[in-house]
Amino acid sequence: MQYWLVKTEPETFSWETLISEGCSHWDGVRNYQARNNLRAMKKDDVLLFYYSGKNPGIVGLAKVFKEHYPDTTAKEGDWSVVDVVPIRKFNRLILLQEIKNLPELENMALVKNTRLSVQPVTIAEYKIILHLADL
DNA sequence: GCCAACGTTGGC
DNA sequence: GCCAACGTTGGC
Repeated sequence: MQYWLVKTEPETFSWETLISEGCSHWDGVRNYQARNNLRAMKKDDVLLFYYSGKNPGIVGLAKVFKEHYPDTTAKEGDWSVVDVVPIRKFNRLILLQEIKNLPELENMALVKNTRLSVQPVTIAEYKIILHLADL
């Protein structure tokens, strides 16, 4: 079981969209590192669902329902998608600022590699995030 | 809207 | 293979 963080802009794809669809394609990834992370995902891996843009932070938890397969939205190139389903929304948004304020989380890719849209999360980091979410 | 960080492209 | 130019992401 692995943990990941996936970024989305709420105007483009929101938590509410995921809820209404029930199961969504995580498509449109056009960065090799992010794609390789998508391909490393296994069924039931847990995803931290992150909003970038205005008021950036972690919204809730989702998981991998179907492992990677080709991204048909790509006109060219070798890209992949996974299918994801929601687990639960946090009671509050865990702000990027809070994460940055915690020394234990200073090595998160979210902080160190800010532009990576699909990134691994360690178990230790995951537990701290859950704690922040009062779970 | 600005800018830093990073990735990609293309000339040499 | 190097590097300048350019494009994109994403925080502020």
